[in-house]
Amino acid sequence: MSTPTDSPVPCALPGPSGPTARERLVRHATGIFAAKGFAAAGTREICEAAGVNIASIRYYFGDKEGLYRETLLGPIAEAITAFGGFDDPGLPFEDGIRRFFAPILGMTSDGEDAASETQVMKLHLREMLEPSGAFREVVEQTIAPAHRALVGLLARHCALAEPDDDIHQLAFALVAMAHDYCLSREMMRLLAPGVLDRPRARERTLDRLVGFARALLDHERARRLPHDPEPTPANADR
Amino acid sequence: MSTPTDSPVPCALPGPSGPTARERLVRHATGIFAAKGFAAAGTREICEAAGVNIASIRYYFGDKEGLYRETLLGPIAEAITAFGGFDDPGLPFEDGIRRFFAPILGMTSDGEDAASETQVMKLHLREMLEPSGAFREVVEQTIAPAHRALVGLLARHCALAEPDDDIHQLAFALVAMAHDYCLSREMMRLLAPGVLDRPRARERTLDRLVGFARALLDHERARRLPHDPEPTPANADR
DNA sequence: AGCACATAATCAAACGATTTATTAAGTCGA
DNA sequence: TCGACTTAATAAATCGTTTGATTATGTGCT
Repeated sequence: MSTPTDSPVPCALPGPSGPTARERLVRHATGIFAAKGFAAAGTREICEAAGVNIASIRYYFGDKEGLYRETLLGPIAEAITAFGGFDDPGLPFEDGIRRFFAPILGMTSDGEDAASETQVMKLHLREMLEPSGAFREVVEQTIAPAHRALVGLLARHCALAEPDDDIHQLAFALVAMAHDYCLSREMMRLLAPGVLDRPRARERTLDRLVGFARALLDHERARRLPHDPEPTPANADR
Repeated sequence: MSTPTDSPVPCALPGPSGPTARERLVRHATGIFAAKGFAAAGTREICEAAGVNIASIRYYFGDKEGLYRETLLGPIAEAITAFGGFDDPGLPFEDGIRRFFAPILGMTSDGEDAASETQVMKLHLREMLEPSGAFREVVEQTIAPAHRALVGLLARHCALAEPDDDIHQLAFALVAMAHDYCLSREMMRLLAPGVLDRPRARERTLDRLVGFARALLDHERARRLPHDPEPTPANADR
């Protein structure tokens, strides 16, 4: 029998009736995978939501895992460009870190697409807890370069030639604060609804994270000054 | 043939009263639920790991969800006491926030139990992405009081009578940094292994987070001063 | 002590339901 | 007619759950 994947890609022709079956499938699969996880998401459920039949998954992606890989690896191209030059050496720190945070918070585009980016972020957060083989590729191809660019930015503003472990740790703390707005969204709504519901909440949050980043960077720079009567232990052995 | 002394699994201590079947079940279920999620974890897999019969789940917990609830709600009693008085008004800020961070990082007890606490934390992180009914109880009974105590601590050190949304946001950022050491552990190992592997990594991380918290608190206090010669953008009103 | 009975715990086997993967035939527009 | 796509049905595996039997332990009665 002919293998289902070696057929020419059918997404070439734009149908007059909106997104193709394949596109709808990927779109709804992203939302359902993000909401319920890979195992709990059923192929019937996905196909029904997308308005396609069950056999379409095999037809377009071979199997369920192929569809999942597509939802995971598909948006990385957009993600790469979304960060667009945040580590430009000519940029002030606040502007650079703002460009870095904005896509993570889903602020590159407005309204509808923001929900889509939130779903992709949830997928990534799930994969952080339980990495799959496909995600390792994403890390190496996308996240690792972004992380290197971020630590480079931080090291530069700390007047360091090379980033060390403390810079890495600072970088993790910064992205953690941004991740949290996807991770604990439901809990925020229970504990402090105003943070999410007040007017211009996203803009405020972005401003806030930029301020936090500035404060942590200043803290890091002060920590590295030669005179250091700080509460941090001075025995930096190894 | 099989006497009750020679248990079928190596994890059971020799002697008449090792961990009971119920305890082993909960213990291994916690690890598997944390690693794979509720839906992907199979009852057969759990029982095989615990060295008990499949029917034990029904016998002890009714069904799979009852076992899951036990793994989720069981450790909350310990968690409540683990934070033990971190918001004592007589405590300096650094000491209070240190007592708050330590249990999250799994530093209340050493070695073996730390892995157990990490698993419980992973379960909670999964529930943050995809809250179940059982988790809502945990939030209301455990997390909400802890969050209120944290915002109270922060508001006090900001000389505020009542916490506002900005204080809540600061609190979320602080716990996010701590959560991240459970969430993106695998990714840290790929991107910057030294952060996790260097000697006394956990102690250093705790010190680091305390320093970050101090820096962010100072930033927040400075932001609230009427005169504001800070590097934070001048349009910080709103 | 000896016997009968009750309870708790565990076991192997199987049940019914649901899942994904797969196939064959059909529809419809260009 | 050809290719894109749908429909319906089946196969095969796996899932959570349930059952009935079995062992170990305890308990009360004579």
